[in-house]
Amino acid sequence: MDINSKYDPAELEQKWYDHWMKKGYFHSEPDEREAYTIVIPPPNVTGVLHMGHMLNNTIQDVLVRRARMSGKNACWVPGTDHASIATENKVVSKLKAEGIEKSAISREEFMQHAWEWREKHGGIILEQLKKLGASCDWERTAFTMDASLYESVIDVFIDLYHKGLIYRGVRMVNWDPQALTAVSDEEVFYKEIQSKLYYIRYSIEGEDTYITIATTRPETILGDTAICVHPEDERYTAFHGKNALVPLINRPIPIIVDEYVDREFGTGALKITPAHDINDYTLGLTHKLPVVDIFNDDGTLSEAATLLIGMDRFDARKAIIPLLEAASNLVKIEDYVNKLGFSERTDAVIEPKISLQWFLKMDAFAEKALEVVENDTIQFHPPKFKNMYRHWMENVKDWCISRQLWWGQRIPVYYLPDGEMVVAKSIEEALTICRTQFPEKDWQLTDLQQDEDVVDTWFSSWLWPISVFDGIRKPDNPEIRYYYPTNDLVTAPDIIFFWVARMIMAGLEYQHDIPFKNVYFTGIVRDKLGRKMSKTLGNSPEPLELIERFGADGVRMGLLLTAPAGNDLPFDESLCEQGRNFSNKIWNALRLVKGWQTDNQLEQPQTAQIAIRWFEARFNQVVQQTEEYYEKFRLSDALMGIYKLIWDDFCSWFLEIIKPEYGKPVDSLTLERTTQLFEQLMQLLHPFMPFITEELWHALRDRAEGEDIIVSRKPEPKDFDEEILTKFDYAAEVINAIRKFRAEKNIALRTPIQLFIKALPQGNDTSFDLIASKLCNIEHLEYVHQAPKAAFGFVIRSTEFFVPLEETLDREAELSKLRQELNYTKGFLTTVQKKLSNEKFVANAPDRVIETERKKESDALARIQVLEEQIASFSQSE
RNA sequence: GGGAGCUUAGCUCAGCUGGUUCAGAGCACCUGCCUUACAAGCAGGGGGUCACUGGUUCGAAUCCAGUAGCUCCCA
Repeated sequence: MDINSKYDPAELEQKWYDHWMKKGYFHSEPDEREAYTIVIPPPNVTGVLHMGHMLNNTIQDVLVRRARMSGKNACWVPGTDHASIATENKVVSKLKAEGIEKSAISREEFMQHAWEWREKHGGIILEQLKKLGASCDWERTAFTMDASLYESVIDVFIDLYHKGLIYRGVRMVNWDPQALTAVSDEEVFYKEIQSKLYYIRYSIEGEDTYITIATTRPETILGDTAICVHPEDERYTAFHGKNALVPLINRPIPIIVDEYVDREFGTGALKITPAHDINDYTLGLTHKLPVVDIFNDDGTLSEAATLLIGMDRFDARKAIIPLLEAASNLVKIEDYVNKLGFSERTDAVIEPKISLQWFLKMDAFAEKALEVVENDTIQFHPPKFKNMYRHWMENVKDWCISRQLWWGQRIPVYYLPDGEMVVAKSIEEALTICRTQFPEKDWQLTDLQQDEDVVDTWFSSWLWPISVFDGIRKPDNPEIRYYYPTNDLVTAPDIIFFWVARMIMAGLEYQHDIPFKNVYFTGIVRDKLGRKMSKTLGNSPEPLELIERFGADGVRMGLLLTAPAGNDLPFDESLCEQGRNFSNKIWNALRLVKGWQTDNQLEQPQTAQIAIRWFEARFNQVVQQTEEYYEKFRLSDALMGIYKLIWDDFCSWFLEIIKPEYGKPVDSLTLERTTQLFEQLMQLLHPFMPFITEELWHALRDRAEGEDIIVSRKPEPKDFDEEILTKFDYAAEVINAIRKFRAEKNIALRTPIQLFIKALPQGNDTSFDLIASKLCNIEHLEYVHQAPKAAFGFVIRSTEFFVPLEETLDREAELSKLRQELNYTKGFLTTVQKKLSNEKFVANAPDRVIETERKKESDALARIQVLEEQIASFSQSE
């Protein structure tokens, strides 16, 4: 048999993925089996695969493949979300490159372009997932802008509006002047910025005095509607109730008092600009201050500013300084570091802005969504994320769901010229409602104007586990009944509120049931320096290139090995290398086994019989362990357990034991059992490394059509012989000692040795003697009552072993080694006996513990005796 | 400023309700081997006051308090 000694994944991976697709193994239809469902966290349709996706989707694939092999009807629904801001940005800049301004085309035309863009560029990421081996049900691929999902969003908006949960309100929002839309708090990130603190004095109306304030935004003084001081700040008591004049424009504004003011900061006097600062806004509400909005949507100054109209906010900041200086209002300028909000989408500085938006009330939702997590109906893995979740849910704010964009689900609200509005699914329906509601007016279609805004992308994602099964429009359809609630959700913790919480809310509201039972939070993939991998930093490896170099199996394993749930993953290519090496190890084990000739006449050697019994026990032990790890979502531990089982136990021990002499055949019974065990190992590993396991599954045996590992039943946990495992551990200790001895004495394995073992009065365990003889090339093994002359000795537990050697003994060295050992054991004995002579210990410790201490004592005593005897015999023979 | 969490071998991490699976794993490292499955390998080996300081206890990596450092969330 001629197989390359290096495993080459590329071709095989493509072959098997195509095969699985052709057989339709990924597709699921409801049937009588138990369902196992995962919905993918829909990646941004504009996105390409990054390391975070790789990790996240590998985990999902492991869970899905495992479920499939457990006989469940596994369904992993893939898809993408429409990412309104990101996509609209892409389309706008693409159009701009073609010389088309968004403002110059109609909404319909723009949507046309957007759809074209998405046909062409969207969903690359899903193709990339196939390279990773993702066993998604591609026939179910969903997109948040698909007709049925779109309609679901509209239905939900209308429903919630009628339930009184959606309202329109004036609020301070995070305005992105570049994208010309409001963004949510979560889409704003804060950076420390080196800026300036300007001290500006306002003259007091009718007096010749001044009050000085400090601000980082001098241009906003034009929107000031008050100055606020602390009621107990004696510096300003005299000003209470008076008016100050806004510099340059001389608008009189009241000086108000409020405990909110920090007396230590700046001058202790605070300018209040309700339109442009969230704190000022709330203060403005309590003090009933007017709101002067001095900015246009694009961040230029509006007419309300009276000065510098049309100038950009940052230019205005520079421009206003000389004016203030000329008017003698500028006192001083200090350097100052403050935090500024930036738009996650465009990186523009966020402008707090008063605007009319749609909101969804959250309190009632949050309360229910918190409960199901608190009482573990939904379990978080790891559970530490419950804390963060609780904090969010207890401090929830209403959700601003409108976005000033076109790409997305358009808000189904229609306005009449007289300011009335109706919520309806279509303009026709809206007209009908208008006519019944306001029969006195003869409204026409042309009178109705639909809201220009779309809803937040998350407002479609929160329905995802329901809408992909069309469960919003048809809440009782067979699919949603079968697949919902889904089982596990795998996602990153940074969208715990964004998405996870809101799905729970939507699930409870629209299916009256949780959307998933477990949430597995992955870590963030970081580089070696601990930085988050990002395109801008350029510190992320190209995932597809990694797959080319190490194979998808290798990359999957590399990602999973060091990725316990919720822990960040400091990524290093060497991890994938480890995965590739493992593939190669398995490949070579196959080469070995397939290289054997069989001989039906040959009787099964005892070594093989024992090895098989031992390995079966060990295998079942690991199967059981693996079950437990899966149960707790400890996938890295499960994988590591399987890794060691295959590499150490199967390859290094088992195969070495049963391996026939070079060129000699193996008996057919042993080969058959070995093949079976090998197959089962592949099944155990398959969820983690799907490709190589499928290849080996077929290489090990001829398979009937459709007999593929992906749809085979995984090995189920069985009871195992613990005794043989204990015996093996002892034997392994002996074998290791002999190997160490050979290494020390420089005796090559091909040189046979003799081994004498001191017979114990209670008898010795001889089960592994033949195996030890084979592995250590022992030509003669004998139990004796007397130590042989001129032999090296060592002690394992309390049994003595001797290897006669021609070479003269270095008595002194042997003696000092023995004495050292004796010393240590005596010291150990002392601590044990001290413990046992402690009355309080004996009185308080459980029997089990005392028992083990006594065992330690007797073992140590026996060992000391053996050591002393050896020392004596060495000294005598001198 | 408020809250949560973390600190165990060079690196990444396991260590559940205190007691032989308590000091572990993988990788990295060192030594010797191209032994006819695999040098992407084989065999062997070294390495940690469990952040620090106190306390509880017969007994603490494990429980409690404080200190230091790091991370995350919120303001």
